[in-house]
Amino acid sequence: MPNFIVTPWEVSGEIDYDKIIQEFGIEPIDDKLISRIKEITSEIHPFLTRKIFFAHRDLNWILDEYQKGNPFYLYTGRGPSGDIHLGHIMPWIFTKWLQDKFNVELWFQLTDDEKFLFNQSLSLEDAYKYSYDNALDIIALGFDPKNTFIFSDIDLAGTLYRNALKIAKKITFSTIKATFGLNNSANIGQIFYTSIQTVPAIIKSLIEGRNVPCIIPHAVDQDPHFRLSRDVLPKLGYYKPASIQCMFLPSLQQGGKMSASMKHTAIFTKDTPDIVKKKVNNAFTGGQASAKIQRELGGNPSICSVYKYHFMFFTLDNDEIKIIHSRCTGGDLLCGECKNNLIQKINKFLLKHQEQREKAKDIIENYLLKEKVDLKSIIKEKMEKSN
RNA sequence: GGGGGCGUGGCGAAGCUCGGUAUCGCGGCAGGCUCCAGACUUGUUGGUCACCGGUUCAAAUCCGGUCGCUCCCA
Repeated sequence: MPNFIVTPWEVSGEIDYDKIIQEFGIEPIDDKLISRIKEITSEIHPFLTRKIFFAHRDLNWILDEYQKGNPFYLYTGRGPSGDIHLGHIMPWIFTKWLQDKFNVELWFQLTDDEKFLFNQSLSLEDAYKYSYDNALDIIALGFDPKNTFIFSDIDLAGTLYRNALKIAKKITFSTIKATFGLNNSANIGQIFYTSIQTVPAIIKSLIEGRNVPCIIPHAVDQDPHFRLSRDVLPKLGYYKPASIQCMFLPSLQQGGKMSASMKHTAIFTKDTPDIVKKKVNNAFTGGQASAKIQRELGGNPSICSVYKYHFMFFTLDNDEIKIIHSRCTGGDLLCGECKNNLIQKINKFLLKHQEQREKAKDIIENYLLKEKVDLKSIIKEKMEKSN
């Protein structure tokens, strides 16, 4: 039995990504595939070379179609149940890179309905509010407004439901139980929900009336949803959505991923410099028991959360990360200094992000799709006409 | 429609049979030790025991009702 858990609703333990590749049946991203991407994009993102985006489904097919002149679109999402932290942002940065390099549309789903159904203490109203709050963080990353469509499931309920019906009819409760581990205590919304999450994988096809390839960048825990999408959509005459999947940004403590429910071990986009400093200074490291021993034996970056933050997010320059690694293992770089470097980088990033986030408030309407049906005004209009 | 289970500090639980104002683990906070963190260690902060009412000198514990979550059967 693995000593870790990875499901759409829970991630914990020391995650063995090789085992995930095996169990999920996803393809590792190898150097051959990376160089194929590079042929098109001319440069390559460190998230690929560092194997942070480490697995995929049908990525070669997506590239085939693209090179044949049949471009794909991007679909990703966010479950709005709280504030955004760095672990959420990481795959979005890569998604933006894909959008920029391939010049394609991005459809960004805010699954407020899902969070309401799965979170006992979250009201529908609060989930919906978080959709808008979280959208600011998405927009702050600089997605192209002409090519980006952000929507809350609640706001787009009509379109989603209309199409989810056809999907839902192809999925049995047994499948849901097996795929998500739901049991008889699940509410019926939870059982139905994944059919909503499948619709954006065909939304361009629906709009254009022809099959459009779709690729879904996402953290690997969401794979079960899209595995199911891939089973169902061909039955309805659509392409299987492709995917490209990333690891989790770890927690600042040992094990698990950065989690919004562990507030002191996650760095939120709203955190102040002081809070960041405190959190990073409290982070688990691979350091030795004393400075003296550290200088003799060197540190252990492979278990160090601070090093992982450098490697996965804040030190994407290859020369620089090599220096950090060798200075650490060589005993030259002590953890205190290394933490200070990280603190400065995080705060620099957050300062800019927070500025962009403020600006996003003025342009949010350029991104959001809505489909609000105001029955009151429709009735009023009708009455006025008949008078 | 019928019959069960559950609701205790942020989280998970014990206590309820045999009434005497709350215990344990995790977490949080502070100190020690560390270049930091962890581990270890010392100390410490959180709870009107879902709600309302009753019995009693005294109720988380007994009784009645309400609400919420949940399981089985129809």
